[in-house]
Amino acid sequence: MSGEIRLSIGEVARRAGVRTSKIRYYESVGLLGAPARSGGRRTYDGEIIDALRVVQLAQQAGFTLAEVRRLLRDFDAATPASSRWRAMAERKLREVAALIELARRRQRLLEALMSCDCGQLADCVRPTLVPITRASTVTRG
Amino acid sequence: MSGEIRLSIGEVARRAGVRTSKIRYYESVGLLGAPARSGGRRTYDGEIIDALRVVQLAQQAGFTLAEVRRLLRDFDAATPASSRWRAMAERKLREVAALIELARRRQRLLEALMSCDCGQLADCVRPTLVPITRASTVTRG
DNA sequence: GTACGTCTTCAAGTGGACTTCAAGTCAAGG
DNA sequence: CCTTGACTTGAAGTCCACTTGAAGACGTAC
Repeated sequence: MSGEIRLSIGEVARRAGVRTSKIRYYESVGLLGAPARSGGRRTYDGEIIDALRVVQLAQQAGFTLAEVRRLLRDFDAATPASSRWRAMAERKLREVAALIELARRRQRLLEALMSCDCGQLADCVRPTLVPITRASTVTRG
Repeated sequence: MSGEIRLSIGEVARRAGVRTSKIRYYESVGLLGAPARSGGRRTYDGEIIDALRVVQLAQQAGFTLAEVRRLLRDFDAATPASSRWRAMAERKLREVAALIELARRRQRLLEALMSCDCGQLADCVRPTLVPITRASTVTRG
C-alpha cells in the first residue's frame, strides 16, 4: 500500500499526449479537481488519464468544455431515472445534424459557384436573404 | 440625373437586414470601399445591397472574410484563364467535406454514447487516443 | 556552485466576426 | 434654445480553448 504510484503533471502530460498547460487550464476552469500536492507540486494517480480521456471523448462528440463540466456533474449526481445527460446528448445530436445540413448547403453553394450556374446559386441563397423593404428614410444627394 | 438616390448607413442596414456596425466593420477590414460622404456621413447607392449580398453568399459558402477579400480581388483582376477563385472554391469544397466527416464522427460518437454501447464507443475513440507510453519519471510518495 | 529541467503563479495573447461603449457631431422639429 | 435621433470615431469587450511568457522556486547531476 506504500508503493502507490503518483505522477507529476509532466508525466501525466506525456502519458496522455497533452500539454501541461492544458491540464492546469482544465483544473482552473473546474473540469478537474485540485490534485494532491507534494512540495507544492501537483501529484496525480492513474485515474487522471481516464478523466482526460473522458474530456477528450466528450469534446470529440462536440461538447464545449462548459457542457462537459455539466455532463460530469450530471454523471456524478446520477439520478438514474431522469438522466439529464441523455437530454444533453440528444440536443447535441440535433445540433450536429443541423451542422451537417449547413455544411451540405455550403457544398451545394460551392458547386453552383464552380459551375457558375447563377440560377441554381440564387435558389440556394434566396431563403436567407432579407426582402428589401420600403424605404423609410431616403436621402437625396 | 439629379435625383440619384443615396442611402444612409442606417437605411442600408434596414434594407439589407444587417447592423450598421457590420457595414462599418466590413469597410474597416477592406471588404467594402470607402463610400461617398455627405456632411461627414456615409452615403450609399443601391449597389451596396448587392455587395453585402455577395459577402453574405460567400460566407454561407464557408469562406472567412479574409478569403472573401481575396475572392473579390481575384474577381476584379479577372484573368479568365488562370482563375484563382476556382482553386479557392475547390480547396474550400475539400474543407467542407472534411467538416462533414468530422460531424459524422460526432454523430456516431453521440449515438454510441446514447446507447451506452461502450465497445462501439471505444472503437470510435481509439484512433485518436495516444497510446500510454512507458513512464520515464515516476514519483513515489 | 552552477547548469539543467521541471515545476509554480498570474497575466496576456491568439483568431474570427463582430458588438458595444464612450464621447462627440449634426440636422430637424418644437 | 433644447431635445431627439441618427450618425461619427477608436477602443475595448465577447466567445472558446488554449498557449505563451515572465519571473521565480526546487531538486538533481556534474
